[in-house]
Amino acid sequence: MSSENGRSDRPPAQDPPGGEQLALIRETVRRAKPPRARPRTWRGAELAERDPVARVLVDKGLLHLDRLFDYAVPAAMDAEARPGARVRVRFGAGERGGRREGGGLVNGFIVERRADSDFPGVLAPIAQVLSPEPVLGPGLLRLCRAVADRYAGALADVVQLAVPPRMARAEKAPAAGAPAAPPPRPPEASSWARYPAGPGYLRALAEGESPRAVWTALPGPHWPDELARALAAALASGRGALAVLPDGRAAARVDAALTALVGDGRHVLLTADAGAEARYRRWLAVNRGLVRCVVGTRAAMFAPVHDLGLVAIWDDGDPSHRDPREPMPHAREVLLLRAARDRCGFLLGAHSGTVEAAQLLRTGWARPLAADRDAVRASAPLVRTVGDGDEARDPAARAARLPTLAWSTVREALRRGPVLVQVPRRGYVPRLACDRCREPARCAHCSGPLEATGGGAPPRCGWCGRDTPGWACAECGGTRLRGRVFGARRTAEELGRAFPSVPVRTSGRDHVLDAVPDRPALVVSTPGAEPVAEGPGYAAALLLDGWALLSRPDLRAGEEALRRWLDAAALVRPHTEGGTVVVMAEPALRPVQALVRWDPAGYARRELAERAELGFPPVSRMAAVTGPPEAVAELLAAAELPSDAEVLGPVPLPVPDAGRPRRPGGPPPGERWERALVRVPPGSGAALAAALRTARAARLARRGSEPVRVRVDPEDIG
DNA sequence: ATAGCCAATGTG
DNA sequence: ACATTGGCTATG
Repeated sequence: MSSENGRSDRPPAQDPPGGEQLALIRETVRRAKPPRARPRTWRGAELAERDPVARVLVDKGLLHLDRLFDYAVPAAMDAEARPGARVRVRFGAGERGGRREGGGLVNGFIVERRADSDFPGVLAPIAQVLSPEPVLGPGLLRLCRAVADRYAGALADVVQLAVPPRMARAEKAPAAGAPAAPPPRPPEASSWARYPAGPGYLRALAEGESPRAVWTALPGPHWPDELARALAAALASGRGALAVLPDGRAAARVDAALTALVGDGRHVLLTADAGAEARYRRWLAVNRGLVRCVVGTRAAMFAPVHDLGLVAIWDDGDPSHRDPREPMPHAREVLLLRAARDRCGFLLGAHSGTVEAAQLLRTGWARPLAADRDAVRASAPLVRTVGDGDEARDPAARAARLPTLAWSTVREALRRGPVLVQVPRRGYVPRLACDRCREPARCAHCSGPLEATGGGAPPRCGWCGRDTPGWACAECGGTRLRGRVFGARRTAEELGRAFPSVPVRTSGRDHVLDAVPDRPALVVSTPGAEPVAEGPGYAAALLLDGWALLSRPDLRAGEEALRRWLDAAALVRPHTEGGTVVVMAEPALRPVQALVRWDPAGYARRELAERAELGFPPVSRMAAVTGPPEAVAELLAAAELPSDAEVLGPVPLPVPDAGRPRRPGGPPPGERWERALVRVPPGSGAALAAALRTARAARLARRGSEPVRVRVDPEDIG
């Protein structure tokens, strides 16, 4: 309802009196005129006999014209101008005096065909139907609208994320996928039996019910198969299923498991690796209802699966689940919207646990799918900690820059199999810290981080590039520097020297290894790029520089560190088979304790309780309003925020130095920006988003510039 | 966004 | 008196 003739829905809050009056007059005039029996269009255009009006979503991501526009359907396009079809229309400078070709051609989607229009003026004809393929069907449109509403964003922006770009060849080619096959038999519960509620969950899915669960997966290699079995169970009920994974590797694993279960032809893999055309071909097969099951990465969260029985997400704490494009929807939240709208099953699985998942359990919306403590102990490795005080005592360990315990664990484990070394950052150049107090070393000129340049040269600032001879710590006055974080390459080199008889392999963003054989080797990897170890898994894992991960000034630092550790530790063989994990972090810290006890759910529960106390998300819903101080103040004043909304701040954002690379969404160098947080209790999230969206749209329509950003669920609070 | 319109300002 | 420009409006 909000989209058609949007002006009438919500009068702008702070309209000057004159404008209000004008709007009123316009409104009255429009209401007074009954819809014409036949819409007028440009002279000479022959219109479609039936439903000559097409309601079009114009593909311009501008919030203030985020509504539908009516166009006339020329008779020649009648058959092709179907709802959901991509079209091109003239948009912009309108006709004057009958007809004028002004404005440019823009892309859009037909949303609806109608007999008449509410628009009193002359309708422009659709310029071209790009393809009759109904790519924006009613279900997908409703989902996109819900996501736009959830994130205070523009519908057209969301549609751009949801509908892949057109590849004409893929449309012409015969549709992929097997001819309609009977549903597969429900798979037996298998390793799901390790979870008391597992077999019942699968049975419910197979019988057509819609159970919702948060699944704390046991460590080990079974989760792709288990996830595939949940999808297969939904298929067995005759419904469709969708799983979203954080990266292409994980998606490929689930895809392979699913192929082993139900064969080829029933499901597609939607990832970026496939290439645009193959991807569009598969997407079309899903949209046409020829394939009922999708396994994919982030963008697959919108996949138009027919008759959804299950939506699933793996490792929802992985940052890649948030699309970085406007309005930055998170796959978990989109799938939650789908589960609620379509009343389908929901499965959120991970080795770790986010506070959002804990919240789903706390409210009772989802049920836990977790193993008993005994089962956890039986499959988890032994976790040991190495604190900062635990220095390298023997020379061999010192040569490897490793404390004794870590070094001896690695040496021992290398007799039995591969050893995983997780390093938090990539690259060769380490950042530096004060050797005495461990405070990060900062540039005396601009406070940027100091970086070692190698070759005995003095360290250099990572922001302004100045050399800093004669550095002294601002905290304690110390003058000696130590390496703070060592990247994967450097770590690999040093470990190679320490264990000369063992092959060293690295896996990182550039070259990600999929798997390593069950043979002694050192495998140095950045988080998320860890190869799977074949056979029983890694003999040991070394989690380096835990304190660097934990010292980030981020509300989620602990959760994120624990998530990365657990994802790596889950690749290590069980304690009963000698699997050991050594984490370099203070044992007293809560995330470290949660790792040692292998209790991610308990950690998430406690984090959630703490957030609830502080009024932080996800217990409350937050939005960030960012921009120049006056602009932020004006927007907040103009917005009709729900009565239970609470405005925190605004507070000034750090002024970026000229030398620092500009962050997207941040202030341009030298400008002072502020950020206010708006917080509402559960239940008022939709009203908050609607209020901010309306206020921002009104602002964009009026003033010349002064950008204000509105971000629902801001990531970097705290 | 972007074109068009109007009013206010600048120029011959 | 006319061109130029900036603000405001609407986009079917």
